[in-house]
Amino acid sequence: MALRIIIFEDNDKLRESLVFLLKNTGDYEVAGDYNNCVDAGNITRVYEPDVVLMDIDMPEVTGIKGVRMVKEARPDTAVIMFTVFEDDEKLFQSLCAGANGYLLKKISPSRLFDAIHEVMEGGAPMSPAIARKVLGSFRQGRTNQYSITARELEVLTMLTKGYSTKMIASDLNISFETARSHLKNIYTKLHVNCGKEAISKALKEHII
Amino acid sequence: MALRIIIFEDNDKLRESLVFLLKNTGDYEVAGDYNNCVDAGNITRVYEPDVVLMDIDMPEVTGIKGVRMVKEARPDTAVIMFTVFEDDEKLFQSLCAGANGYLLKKISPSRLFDAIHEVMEGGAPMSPAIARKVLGSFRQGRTNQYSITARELEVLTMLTKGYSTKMIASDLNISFETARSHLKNIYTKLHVNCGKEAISKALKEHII
DNA sequence: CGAATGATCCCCTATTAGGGGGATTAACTT
DNA sequence: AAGTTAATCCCCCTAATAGGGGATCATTCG
Repeated sequence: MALRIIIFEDNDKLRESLVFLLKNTGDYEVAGDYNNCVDAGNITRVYEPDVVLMDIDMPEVTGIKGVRMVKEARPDTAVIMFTVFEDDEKLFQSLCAGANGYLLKKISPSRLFDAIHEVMEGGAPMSPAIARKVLGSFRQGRTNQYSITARELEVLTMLTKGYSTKMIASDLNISFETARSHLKNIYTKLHVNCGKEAISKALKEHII
Repeated sequence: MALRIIIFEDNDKLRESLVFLLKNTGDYEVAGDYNNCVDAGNITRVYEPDVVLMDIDMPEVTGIKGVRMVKEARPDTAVIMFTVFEDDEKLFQSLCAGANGYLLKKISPSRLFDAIHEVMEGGAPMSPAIARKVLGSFRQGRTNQYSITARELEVLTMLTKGYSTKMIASDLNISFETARSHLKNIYTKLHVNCGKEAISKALKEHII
């Protein structure tokens, strides 16, 4: 059975080219093409597409919201962002909204077909530059710019789990005062004034 | 000029196969192959490889640490993880350590060559299942499964910034007791017993 | 119209946390 | 051998937090 595809793209010429391209391979059924995604949720519910190609920069409702609407309507539909934007903001917003792939418009038609098949096989097609950005976002530099010791890291980790000073002390088999000492040192090193700030900083900066 | 490649893989047969495979295409220079990455840092400094293929499960020093050593020695060297592991833990640890790609050992030789070229062109080759996990990690539920109200979200956000109850109250122009009420309701809804746990949960589950 | 909810406010008590000191020991560095 | 650091422990005091009760008022909703 042909893959059912829906396209959201406000550039009429490009959209028509895509429709033409996909239809003429014979492998795809273009179930619809729209120049906006105002009604993306209902469209998805009605046509139950396998794949959605989603532009980002569209009037009224952006493709970012579009992804969210499609995914809420039908989580199994794979959404591939198809855009000229390489900036981090739009990329990560799209991914957070649930996009399954992210292609730059400069890719060749054959790569687009590859990408559609890849996403149907459970993959996540991305243009190389995009994939690099995504992996780069995990990269964590020198974790220890605050020179937190191993012991302090243990204490800090327990703190983020909501342990009280007393619980930390008993779990580590040290006295209450020692645990407190560690905490005080941690606060000084992280330049914070309380445990709550320390937890926030530790989690946000991936110290733990 | 041929791409200079170094392989860290403790399975002798597989490693030799890889060396054979890469050498016989003529496009690659295998500058070294090792069954452990104890000395990965120095090896990288000496041979300055373009690409490193890194197994994860190795005796003494794991490939995760191996990536870190290679990247510290020479950030420009692209490191591709080459492993049987699909579990989230090892995947994300590798990415955090700075891996540029993540391939499962079941891929075909031709795909391996593709991946090596892709990583040299600034991409981030990943097996489809891996790419899906990576993108999935950005996905945020947005379900508000804890039915936190708008006001509570304000309070929770301030809490994660380390604000005390008193500060929250004055910033929101409400009484101390009201702020405290909100906090108590938040703790109940998040099923936690203190502010520290609430902050942890809010940040980890992207509630804020 | 009542019921439910969200936001506001109050009281009481026990525990916890935070800031300020200071001290000892073992291990590693210079 | 002297110095540094990490880890351990102790005391005092004040402020903040958590858990347990309630209460009022407006809005939303069936």
